[in-house]
Amino acid sequence: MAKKPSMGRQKIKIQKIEVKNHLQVTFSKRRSGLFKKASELCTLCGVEIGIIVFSPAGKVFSFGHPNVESIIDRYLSRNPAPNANDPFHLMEAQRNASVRELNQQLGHILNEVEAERKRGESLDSMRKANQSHYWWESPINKLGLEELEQVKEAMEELKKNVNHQAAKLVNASATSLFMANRAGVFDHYETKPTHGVVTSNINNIAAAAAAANGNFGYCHGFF
Amino acid sequence: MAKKPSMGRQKIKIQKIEVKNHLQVTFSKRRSGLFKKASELCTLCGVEIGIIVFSPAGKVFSFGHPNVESIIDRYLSRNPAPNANDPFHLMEAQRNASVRELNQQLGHILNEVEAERKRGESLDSMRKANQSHYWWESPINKLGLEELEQVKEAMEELKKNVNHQAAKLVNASATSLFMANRAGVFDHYETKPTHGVVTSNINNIAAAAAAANGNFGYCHGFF
DNA sequence: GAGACTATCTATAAGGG
DNA sequence: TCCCTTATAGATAGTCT
Repeated sequence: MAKKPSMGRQKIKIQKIEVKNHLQVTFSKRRSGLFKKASELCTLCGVEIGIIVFSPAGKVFSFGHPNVESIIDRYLSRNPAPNANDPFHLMEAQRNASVRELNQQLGHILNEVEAERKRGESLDSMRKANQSHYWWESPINKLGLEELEQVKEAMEELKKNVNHQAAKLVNASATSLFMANRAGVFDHYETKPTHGVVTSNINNIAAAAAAANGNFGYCHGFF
Repeated sequence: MAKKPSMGRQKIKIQKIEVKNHLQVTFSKRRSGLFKKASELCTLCGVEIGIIVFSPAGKVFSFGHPNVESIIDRYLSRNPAPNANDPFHLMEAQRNASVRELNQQLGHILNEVEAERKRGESLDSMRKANQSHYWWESPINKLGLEELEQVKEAMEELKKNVNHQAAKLVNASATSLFMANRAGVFDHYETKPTHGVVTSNINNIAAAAAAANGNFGYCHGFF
């Protein structure tokens, strides 16, 4: 069997790619790469980043840590803080109730993962104390351990995110209701393809980055 | 003359850099790299991108093509605006988006866990094929494998639950909001782009990128 | 369109001025 | 803080599945 011939990576000029299909592939790959770089920057330097990308087709892709909205708010400088007597407070209890259940579930799983990770650690030290078994040195195990840590991190982030998403839900509801009420129109609607904005945050990335092939799942095609 | 000894580029773990000085260097380099990648993506694929970075010191760095503000406007108008007249549609969309994000996150973690489990399986078969390493036989590993499966199951359950809880949450919010709104305690928000931050656009980058050392001029130090 | 695979190209960690 | 160098880790163009 002959080796597979490959031209390998070729140098390209940084100019508009004309071949549509080619452009799509490049966009997808580089977008992933960009988001991954961003997530690494977040982790390494503890900074907050927001990225928004509009594809030629008008599709939106975004990355945010902790999330795009908060970054934008901060950028636009001082989003007026909600009043103490705003209706958001009225929803606090209910939101907490809903979130509590999810958090509880997450907490259990987190414990599981943490326990697993600890087991991995002890195996790791066994490995270190037993260098003669060289194949233990293979990155497989080490990777496994690291991945578990990543999973744990991702889980913890997710846990936080449950709260965040819940808040977002409530806020969005509030805003739209307010706007609608102001306009005095409740029965009008239009069918603009409200394609959900693709949002990713560092958690996804962190987890995905550790994955075998560096593939992120947060961008399901569309372009 | 002896060759200059250099460790060359070393591998680093993607985790918070503790050494302040080191962090600063890395932040600077990677920020530049990120912006350069973004500018290349703009050129290659003709997309529009906005990036906002808050350094640990609270300094703002941004990249935008054509400029950050327009990206933000577009981003903000894309979410709430299309259905401003129909709060229920918006809530629906928002709910879907929120749930999607959580689900996505969960999906990623699930994949992680699954990958980990698979690795465990292959290690397991290696173990079987290599009985000489008797301590591999310890139940620790086997146990880990089984636990991972449990984690996976739990995650899948959780994933289902996300939808359910979100629906509950939105309903509850809507109800209380209507009541609150009737009471007339609403405050409206607006987006005002006011700030003097460091902003760069693709032109700077493109020019700078071509410059001798890849240094961009849009970041005058500060950190 | 998303993954996988390689050969290459590019970014960057260290270290020194 | 910026600039430069080196060696290497990491990203990715081209291709096929």
